[in-house]
Amino acid sequence: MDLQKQFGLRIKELRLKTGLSQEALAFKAGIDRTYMTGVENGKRNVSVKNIERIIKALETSIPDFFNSKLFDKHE
Amino acid sequence: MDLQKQFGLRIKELRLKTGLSQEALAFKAGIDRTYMTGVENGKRNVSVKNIERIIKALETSIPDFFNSKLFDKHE
DNA sequence: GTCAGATGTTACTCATAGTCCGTTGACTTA
DNA sequence: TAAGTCAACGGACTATGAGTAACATCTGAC
Repeated sequence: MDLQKQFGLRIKELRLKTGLSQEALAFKAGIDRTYMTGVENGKRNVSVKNIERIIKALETSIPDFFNSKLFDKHE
Repeated sequence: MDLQKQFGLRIKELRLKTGLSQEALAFKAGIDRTYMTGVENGKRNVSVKNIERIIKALETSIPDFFNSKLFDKHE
């Protein structure tokens, strides 16, 4: 699985943990709802600026966000 | 400092540790030489696909790459 | 059944990610 | 003297991400 998909899954995991809807998270991050759907499903090749916005909206740190088994090589 | 700049510094840090030149790392990652300069200097809004390529070229894992004080909030 | 909220998908424009050509300056070694 | 390597920069281009609208599809509640 590529990083793009792992990234989306990690967002979904943390979003569900907070009880936010995609729309609520998107609003908090200042991006479009349908764009967020694409990101979570690994269909968007997001850039660093939006990665930063999303992680901030999830109220976690960069190291913590990427410290997950989801980012292990063969998953 | 924003994520874009932190990201560039982290690349530079790991690249120098390996003794590679910017050009050698760019070639290994399959991206342009002049683009890599911009990335290291925090001037480029890199996308996940290229983030993945660069981190692979640095022969490290995603969690390890982002597990650095460079990514702490106020640095 | 229907309704509402949440999620997915397609398609589109426009801004920018990313490439390819070159140059320049700092530094090193001969 | 060069002659080499490396990092940074610029201009002109092409490929693609950002951002949105419209519509479809789920799901659970009632």
